[in-house]
Amino acid sequence: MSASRRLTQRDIAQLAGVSQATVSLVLNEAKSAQGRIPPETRERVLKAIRDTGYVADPIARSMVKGANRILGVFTYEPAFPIAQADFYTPFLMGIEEAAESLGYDLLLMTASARDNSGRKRIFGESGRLRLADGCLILGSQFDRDELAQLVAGDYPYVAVGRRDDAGGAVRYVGADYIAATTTLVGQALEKGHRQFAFIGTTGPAESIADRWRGFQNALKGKGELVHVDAIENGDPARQLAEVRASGASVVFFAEVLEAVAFDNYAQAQGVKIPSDLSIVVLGSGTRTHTLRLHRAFTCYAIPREEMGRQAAAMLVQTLLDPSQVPQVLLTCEIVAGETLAPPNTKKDSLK
Amino acid sequence: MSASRRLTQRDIAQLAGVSQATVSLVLNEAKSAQGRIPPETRERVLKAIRDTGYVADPIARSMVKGANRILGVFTYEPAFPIAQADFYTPFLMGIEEAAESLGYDLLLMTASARDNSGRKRIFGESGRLRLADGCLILGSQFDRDELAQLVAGDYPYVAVGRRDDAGGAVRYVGADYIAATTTLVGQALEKGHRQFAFIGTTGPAESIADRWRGFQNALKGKGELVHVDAIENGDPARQLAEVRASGASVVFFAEVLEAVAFDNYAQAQGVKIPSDLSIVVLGSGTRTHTLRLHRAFTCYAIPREEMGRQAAAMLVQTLLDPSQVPQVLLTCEIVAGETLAPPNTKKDSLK
DNA sequence: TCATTCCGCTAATTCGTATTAGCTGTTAGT
DNA sequence: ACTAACAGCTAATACGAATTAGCGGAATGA
Repeated sequence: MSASRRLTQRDIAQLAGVSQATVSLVLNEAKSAQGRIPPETRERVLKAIRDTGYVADPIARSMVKGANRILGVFTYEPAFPIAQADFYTPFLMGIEEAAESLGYDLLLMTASARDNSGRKRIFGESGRLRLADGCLILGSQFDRDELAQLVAGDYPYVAVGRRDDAGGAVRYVGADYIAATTTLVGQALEKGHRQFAFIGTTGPAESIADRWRGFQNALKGKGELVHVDAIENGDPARQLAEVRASGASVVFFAEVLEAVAFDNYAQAQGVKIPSDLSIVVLGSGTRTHTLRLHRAFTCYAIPREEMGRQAAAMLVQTLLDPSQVPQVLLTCEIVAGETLAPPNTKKDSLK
Repeated sequence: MSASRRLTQRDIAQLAGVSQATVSLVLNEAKSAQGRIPPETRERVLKAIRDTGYVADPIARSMVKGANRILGVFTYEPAFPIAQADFYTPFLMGIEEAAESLGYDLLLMTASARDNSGRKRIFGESGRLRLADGCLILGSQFDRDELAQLVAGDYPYVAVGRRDDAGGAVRYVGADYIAATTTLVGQALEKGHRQFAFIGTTGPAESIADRWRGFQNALKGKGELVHVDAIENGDPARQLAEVRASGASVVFFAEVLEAVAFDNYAQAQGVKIPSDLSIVVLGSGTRTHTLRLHRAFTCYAIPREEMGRQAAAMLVQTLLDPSQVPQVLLTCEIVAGETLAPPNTKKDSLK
């Protein structure tokens, strides 16, 4: 059973008393249908294969065929960091599910991606990218030059998340943050809010920029943006003080963790959410919600699993027809939550 | 930049006015140090490489070298199922971390693993296993025959989790459930418990069997096993009734989810945990605990990340020296929790 | 009887890289 | 002056499977 040397078609051929070519023909039957192998010979070969447990070397195979049913998954950040397990995991779950049903394995490119200087790069010197038939790209910290290289080149890829043009249209499956943000702003307006605050960075990543732009556009002419705080990992105490000073009746957060910290602090300070102050979160991890780790914020759910699934499917489609550059935006479901209420009219009690 | 055909060493050779062999020698310099290439020629070749952006095809490379710095990860169950995300994810986090620092990519074998009948198999007909240099195996539902095949064969593997011999010693990194279980039983004995109940299956998987055997051994001659319920996904109502009838003062669970259901039901029935009845959980997911999704059970923490890390490291070591068959058992940290207390002496109040 | 067709198989080539053996021309050694 | 050594390269081959061209023999047709 355990030969010291790997079993090859030549070994099978010898056992069956035929040539290596015949073994290959038997294995890939029905292809070139003309020169059929008679059942007798065929059976001899198959018996030898069965007896030895031979399987074709996928590397040699892909060397000749140029494809090996593997999808690469390139991530700019580690795919399973403890701190943000909830960020990548849903994507990967969707990707794995789709890959499995499409008959593809998954190659996580973790190591091959670093260049000499330790930076993550798609086109590393290892060229390991080529091990996979195509590649899915995750991560908010995209390198524009590399993206442009992808667009210009002929390597099949799909970005998970919307991407601006990079010397050409980028093939992606994203989520429609702009539409969802617009809806939430609309809801706040309907409830009577006019003074808005925004806490969260405004770019440059598309996912962040979309929230910001969607927010601004939806507000235009209908509400007033009285406060913006673009500092990452801000101090809740300062944030609360500034929001109060601004007179805003509702705060929009681009990042759920910021909202959690803010919410906790505000409540500790005796600020009633949402009767004194409304909170809206633009997006959020799905899992943190289902697990009820914090209060149910008014927000929208990013369909990460579905994005992963569709991105994988799109990649496989691209392998078949590389000429298309589809761009898909999935709808984010609005989560009503419990942190958006009409503004408190007797606002003086707050100050 | 984007050539229609893939760039090869022959192209580079032509550009630099040398032979393909020379290009290869330049690329793998310092190896066969004797026949050195003069800086002048070397530079010409490197320039051509720089100009064209050539990278060696990793498939052809591994065809010749027989290794490609990829670790396979074979899972019997899907690696990212939503329901048990907390089970595999920690392993994968550890594996990825180690793989990255060791310079290996990760190949998740999701699709290649199914045979005609749809069963997950390590030695599938695809032989895709060979794409990776070696393989880590996860999953509690091990197939004994396949395991024996691994042991007998010369394919480098490491099992995550202890495994019984399968026609030979199995290479693994596991957790010492027996020791941890013994400790917990000891703590219960110290607190005065004498009547024990056990709820959870007793095999055949090693991880489960270890808990059961450890439990029995630790109890031997020191306490009485008054009730065993080996039914999976049991009904908490029936479980509670039977435990009460048995007169047990402490219940050991092999599965945290069972314990949660039991705990919830018992509390709803007015049974005080742990003053009326103690609960001990043998093992548990780490994340569900840190996230505080339920009360803090007295249990032990399975070092899943560390198991993943060490398994990956062991696999790489095996690639270098396949003759060793190391078996590592990591210690589980005991979590004091709040569900183990001295038994209630006026037990009649319970019945 | 000779040409044609078809069957059953194989030799040879290909994929892209690594590696070894060895060729050619120069220089050093005696 | 004739060998020896050596530098600087290249030809050739291997890796394992897929594929194409084609060979030898039997069967069929005219």
